[in-house]
Amino acid sequence: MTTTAPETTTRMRSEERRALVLEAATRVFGERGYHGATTDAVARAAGVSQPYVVRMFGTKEAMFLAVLDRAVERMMDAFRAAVAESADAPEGIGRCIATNYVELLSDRGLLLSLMQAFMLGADPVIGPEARACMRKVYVFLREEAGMAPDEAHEFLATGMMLNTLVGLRMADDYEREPAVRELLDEVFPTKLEFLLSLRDRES
Amino acid sequence: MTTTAPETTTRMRSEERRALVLEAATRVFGERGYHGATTDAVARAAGVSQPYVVRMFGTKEAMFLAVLDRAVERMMDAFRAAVAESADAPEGIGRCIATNYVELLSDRGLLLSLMQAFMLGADPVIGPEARACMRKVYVFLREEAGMAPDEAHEFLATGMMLNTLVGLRMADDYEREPAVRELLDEVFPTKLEFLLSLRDRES
DNA sequence: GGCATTTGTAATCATTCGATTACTTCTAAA
DNA sequence: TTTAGAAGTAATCGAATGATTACAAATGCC
Repeated sequence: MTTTAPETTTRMRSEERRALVLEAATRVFGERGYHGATTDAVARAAGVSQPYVVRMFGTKEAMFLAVLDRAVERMMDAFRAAVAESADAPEGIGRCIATNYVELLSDRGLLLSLMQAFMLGADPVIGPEARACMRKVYVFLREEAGMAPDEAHEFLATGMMLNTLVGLRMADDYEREPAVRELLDEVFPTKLEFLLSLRDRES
Repeated sequence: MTTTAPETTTRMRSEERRALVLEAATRVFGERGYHGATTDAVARAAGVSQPYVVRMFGTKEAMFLAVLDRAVERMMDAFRAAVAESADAPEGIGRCIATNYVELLSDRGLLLSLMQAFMLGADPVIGPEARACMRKVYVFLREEAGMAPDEAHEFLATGMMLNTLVGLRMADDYEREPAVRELLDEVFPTKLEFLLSLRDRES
């Protein structure tokens, strides 16, 4: 017991570890933004050392791009699943996607990382990649989900607002501020308890 | 000519200089976000030294809060003006505010700084202040602009989307990407040439 | 004109952070 | 069993950055 215990170091395959780090990075980037996130915070969130996460992706920038790519792919997966479901669903496809969209919020940071990227359009590397993400989503809504331009527009607008309210942590003021309660009741008519449950499991 | 020329150092009253620095800070924070912006970048954008901007606000955080405060006040001013105009205007009050809103985009960074703050809801200092900004806007729409909850909701959603598309610099791809052209034509039906002109005077 | 106040800068400090290097430990194949 | 490669860390480095200090120069007031 004089020497430090082996601590049951769970050793993983690099792919498995990479997935873990990507998930942690998604949470950290979503919460603090690209510049506010540190590789050390990602490392601690993933339970590995800081040099390891840097070497895993080469640079912090490459790591963020990997997070972005994963986020948009997962979002498209959820959307595709919603389209498949909506084939024999009474409600419109928009409502169906929207339901899956709100549930994407449970993947902490996924939508927020995307939003954080959307705010960095001026960045020479991240900007073009972020625009490509937005394009992918729009083209999906138009061509795969079969929405008209104005439907896609409205859908995107609602999505941006949901993202913003989550990024703001507006639910923190739900009980204290009547105006906030009214707004959230309006914006999340059916999914409010879900949103509040998300809030209550914060670090 | 051997000694360095006096360079016509325009000396200002502190209030005037403060306004100049705040405007520069708004641009820099809007473009790079709170963490990505440096006090040095703000100083250079304002044409003063870095220690000066720090001492002017005490800390970078206080400077960002000052930017936030100015931004939300200017937005409310524009909204109030729109409400006054709409008293004897045929189109609805929503459309009238929306017009003024788009024109707020010409104050480079103002809406983007707000959006950047909205994405930092987890920050212990910036978060509460950002939520207060959002509350102010919502309460204004409900009580002063006389909107119903669902009208305010839709208005906010459209605003978030406009902000996001501007932050993304989506207009950069207007000519190159047909999908982007379609989206922007839909979202900015009357104000497109205005948006494109904004894009064309970038640093 | 003298002088206190305000406006502003140069130099520099301490910290943080991304990245690098060198090393250890575990695993699997021959 | 040996050993090559993969998984992972400790230590540390250099650059960037927010902040501080000390100082210079312009302004206004008596």
